[in-house]
Amino acid sequence: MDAERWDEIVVLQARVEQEVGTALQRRHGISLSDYRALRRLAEAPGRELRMQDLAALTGLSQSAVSRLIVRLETAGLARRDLCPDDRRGVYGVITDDGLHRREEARATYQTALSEALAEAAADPAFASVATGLGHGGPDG
Amino acid sequence: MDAERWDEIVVLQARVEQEVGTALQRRHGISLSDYRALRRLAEAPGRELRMQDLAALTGLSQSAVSRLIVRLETAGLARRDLCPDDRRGVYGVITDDGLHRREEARATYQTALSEALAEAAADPAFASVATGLGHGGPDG
DNA sequence: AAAGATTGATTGCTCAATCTTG
DNA sequence: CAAGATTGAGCAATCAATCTTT
Repeated sequence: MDAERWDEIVVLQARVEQEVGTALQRRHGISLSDYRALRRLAEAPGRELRMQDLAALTGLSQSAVSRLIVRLETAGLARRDLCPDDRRGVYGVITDDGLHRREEARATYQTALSEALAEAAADPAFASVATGLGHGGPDG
Repeated sequence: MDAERWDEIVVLQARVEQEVGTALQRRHGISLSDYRALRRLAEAPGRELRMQDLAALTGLSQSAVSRLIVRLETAGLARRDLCPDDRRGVYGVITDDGLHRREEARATYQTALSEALAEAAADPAFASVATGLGHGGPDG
């Protein structure tokens, strides 16, 4: 991986994330980070995650997650819960409304993502990197 | 490309960009976007680009580039120039100081990028995607 | 003293509106 | 009226500092 290729990936990702994020915001009123957090919470055992784990799974900082969960809480899509055994810890828990919203947004996310990637692959500037991304590591 | 894989790429990129950006900021006092803009300007014919072209090459919006060039101008790394034939257009032009700064930062960028990617490849959570990114499209 | 989470300050981005030129 | 760039407002991210619990 050289810097040139990395820079292409970065620009490609900016474009794709932009499109998907706009679609989520317009149709479901949530941001990309909101959606991804909801998804991680929904799939977590007990529908809950510690702030740190949510940060690791979303690629955000601790403080970003702290504010993200406040947003979700305000929207009624998640709530915070204290950790019983370690009272420094805080769980983010997805609510039924949150689960519902995530289900609604799911198809939008996947469709918008596919479309954005297809557009990128059709653009000569990204054709190579867009198709290359699809291929996995040593396993194929 | 499925959504799961894309999400991994997004998290991987967040981590790598974070590390590279921190290195650039600490050692050279410029942000990732600054560095990438300087690079594009430095390699452009005449060391200049129209705002729109710079936006396309960096993956930023028009307004983001407009503010970016103000930052670079304030730092003495670039300047703006009017387009003689179409007076709506504005060129960003890299200065000698800008060229010099970019040369200084170049090794930092490439080294930090390599290290961050190597770290990611060593992390079981990213091993597959990190190595997979290295492979190009149909050409290999 | 260290770990987990939150808060204050700042940065850099986007959208929408505006200004200028074609 | 359209195109290119800038500006105002708002949002979401970061860092550094702080507070609580271990």
